[in-house]
This record gives sequence, structure tokens and C-alpha cells, in this order.
Amino acid sequence: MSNKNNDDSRISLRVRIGHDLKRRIRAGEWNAHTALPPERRLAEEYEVSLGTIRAVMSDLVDDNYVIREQGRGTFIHRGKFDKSFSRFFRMNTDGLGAADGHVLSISSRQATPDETKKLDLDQESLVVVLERERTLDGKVTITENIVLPRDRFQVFTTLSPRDLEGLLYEKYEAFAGVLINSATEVLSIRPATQTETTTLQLKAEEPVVVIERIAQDLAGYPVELRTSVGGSFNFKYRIEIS
Amino acid sequence: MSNKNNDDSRISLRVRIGHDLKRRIRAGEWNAHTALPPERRLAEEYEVSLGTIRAVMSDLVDDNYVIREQGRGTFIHRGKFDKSFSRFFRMNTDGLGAADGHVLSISSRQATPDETKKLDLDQESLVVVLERERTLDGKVTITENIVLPRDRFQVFTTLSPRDLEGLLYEKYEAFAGVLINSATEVLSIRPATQTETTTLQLKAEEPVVVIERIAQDLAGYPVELRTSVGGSFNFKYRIEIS
DNA sequence: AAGTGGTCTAGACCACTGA
DNA sequence: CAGTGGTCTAGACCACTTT
Repeated sequence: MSNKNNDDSRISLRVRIGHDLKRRIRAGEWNAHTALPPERRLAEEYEVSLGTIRAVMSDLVDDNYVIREQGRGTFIHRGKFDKSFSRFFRMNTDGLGAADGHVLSISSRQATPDETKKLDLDQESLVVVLERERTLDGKVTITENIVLPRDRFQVFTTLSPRDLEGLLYEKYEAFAGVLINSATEVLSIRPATQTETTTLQLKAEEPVVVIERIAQDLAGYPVELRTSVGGSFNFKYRIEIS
Repeated sequence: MSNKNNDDSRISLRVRIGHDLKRRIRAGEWNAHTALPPERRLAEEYEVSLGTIRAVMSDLVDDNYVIREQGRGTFIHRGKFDKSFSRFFRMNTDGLGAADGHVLSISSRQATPDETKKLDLDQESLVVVLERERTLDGKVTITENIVLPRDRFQVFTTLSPRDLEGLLYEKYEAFAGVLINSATEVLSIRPATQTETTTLQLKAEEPVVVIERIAQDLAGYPVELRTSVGGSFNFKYRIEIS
């Protein structure tokens, strides 16, 4: 344990060790496929009892930092966005697979003031922009505009769209070492533009659903701004509340 | 502990005691304002250690059965639906309070096949139907159609709309002893009908957002079917994913 | 002061996974 | 088989709320 809070005995061991482990996870001490040290070893390292380590791990599970598997070990968690996203824009004709994503172009430019704010960038920072579309049965169902901070995604400017086929978040991890962990989405509806009516093959007067996503890494730092647009009449979204 | 699973030693104490406490909670052994027995007493009653009871309580918290308050006690949980619902249909002109709900009519009829299925009713059961609207600054923003199983909401046929002003779920608890704990909502968009365009004062060609909610009691049994309709261009919904 | 939940210890034994 | 997380015990002491 090193920095600031982590020696303050006013804060419980459970919380302090939790903070430290989160820091170590974010620092990349373990990747998505290597297990964290077992409970017993962590208990020795931190010089606390097994029960305390178990309480800490329980918190990390609640916070979606790790998943535990009996007999195998404790592994760092990865969000299931593509799964959750495919719940969006689910077609009324149920039972068919999620739409495939294809990157159309990769470019680079200066961030807009809005992007600067939402990605928590410095003034006049550069961003990498991806244009992407999702197709289902050969038809374009969603268009996506994705904005990434250039300092963490520099390599992307050297890639071709073909390198980014499939699940985008796996590419973030593979090429830029960025692990997406959580996101906030805001959903709204507005009339379609002429272009959208054409490319999305919308019905007359059919408005579009716009979803603006801000995705965070394990540190909670915003690393992706994604705007998705799709037709609204085939759109369904399912929410569970408690 | 009494029934079936609860003496099967193949199942952990943690789970068995959890089941038993859930059963007791659902049976109404404690109401929303009386605390459950303290940890130490439960440990004696079930003849297990304190740590085991704490593990059980932790599960009950995760499952939204109870909330714990240090120094006060453990209380049964109540969903925060009106709070979460007011996130729906938030007007673009932010910062104003949630819409007030007013019941317009209370009636009774036979359930449709769809309602029978969704509310898990017997064939030819009766339902109580409420018509409700939500207004903001004097304007109707949402119309709601609410369907309740008559066997659990018989008293509602004797009430007047004035008895149901305000938070509806509090009335369910007060008049029918039904405690809403969780819900699933499905959101979709469709063109507005002529009537909707008038009553909701929609813009030309503005479609509506339709939200179909199935709400469950503590036992997970469906007790309310609610269909809400509102204009889509002022609609925003915020989702957090992890 | 009495009573509540929260933290923590120092173990023991069980259930599951993988080599 | 060794190593992992899961369950459980029998306490002690602390922090907070209410009377």
C-alpha cells in the first residue's frame, strides 16, 4: 500500500485494501486472463485475516472490478457491453443475432468543446474519430460515430478499418491497452434527417433513436464518446428496476 | 425453519436461512417500519454463528429484500420507482419537478388473454383497471393505463379516484397490502394516434414513447401491468451499464 | 447506557478446478 | 493431487442511534 488514504487508520482496512487493489488492477498488474493472488496470499501480504480479504473481494465483485470462480481464481472483470448493447435496437422480428459492426473510416481532428468537456480533455486536444455501421441481414440498422482521445489511442491512426472488425472493445484492449468497464447512455428521439432516412431506409416520417454513450475505463475515466443512430419503429429496450 | 428445502443439508446454511427469512418477510412478519430481529438474536434462533447471519443479511441486501442501518436495525426494502420513473419523460427544459399523477377512473372487467399471461392469472379472471394521467405545469405529459389482478385489489373497486392521489405504490401498500419491489419495463416507439396527438398536445408527426411495465411484489409475483404513453421529442432516458 | 450494525481475528473444513 | 474460492465458527471490539 502506498499513497494518500491508504495509511489512514480512520478508514477501515476493508476499504483501504479495496482501494489499493483497485489501484493495482488499474495499473495493469494483472491482465484479463491472469488470476489475482489467492485470498490466503493477499491476507499475508496485507497482514490481515482471511475474513477481511474476503470482505474486500466481495466489494470488488459488487463494484464490477473482478469475478471469482471457485477452484480457479479471481479474475478482473470485463463489461459485457456488446451483449447489453444488442438489447438496444432489437428488431421486432425476434430471435435473430445481434448486428455486426463494421468500421468505415478512421480519422483524426481537433476535439470540439463538447467533446473536450465530455472526455475531460485539455483544451485543443486531438481526437480519433471512427465512423461505423451495424448491419443486419445486409441492411444498415445503426450508424455510429465514435470519438476517442488521441493520446490514448494514437496507434489507431496507423490501423486500417479491417483491423477493427468485430467487437470494438476487444480492439481497444488489444491495440491501446484500454479496458472498458462501465458506461452511461442517454437515449432520445428526434426527427430523421434526409440522409438518415436514406441510409437507414426508414419509413416516411419515422424518427430516429439517438443514443449517446460515454464509456469509462476501470479508473472511471471517460475514454469513449459514441453516438448511435437507428430507426425508432423497430426499436425496443428492456430495463429492470429494483 | 419449516418447509421443503430448508432442512436439506446439501444446501448451505447461508442460502437456507436466506430462503427462510425471505419467506417470513413475504409472509408479512415485519412491516416496512419495524426492524427485523438483530443479528445476535437471529444467530441464536437459527443456531448459527454471527458471521453466517451477516452473510445471509448481505445476500438479502443484494437481492433488495432489506436495507441495514448501523445503530438502528435492519428494515425491509421498498423500491424507489417514482424516483426512477421520473427519470423517464424528463423534459428537455431541465430542473423541474416530476409530473404529478392523477387517477381519472377506476373500473373492473375480465382480463384479456395478454393480461392473463403477463399477470400469471387463471383463465377468465377479473382485473381492476385504472386510467391515470401525469401533468406538468398543467399540461398532460403522460397517460397511463394500469391493470391489477382483482383478487388482490378488490378494495380498489370501492375507492374513488381521490383516494389514489399521489404515489400509487404507497396506496397499493396501504389499501391492498401489496408491496412493490421490482419491475421490468419495455420501451418502444410508434406513431401517435389521433387521440394521443390531441390529449398530449403533440407536434405534427411526433411519435409516442410507450413503456410497458410489469411490477412484482417481494415474492417476485407480477401484480401490476402499466402502460405509459408520452410524446417522444421531449423524452430522455439515462442508463448506466456495468 | 443500552442496543444496533460494522470491522476484524484466527482458525477449521468443504467443494470445485486443473494438471 | 495441490491449489483455489466457499462456508462456518466463536468470539472481541468499534461506530452509530436512540432512550
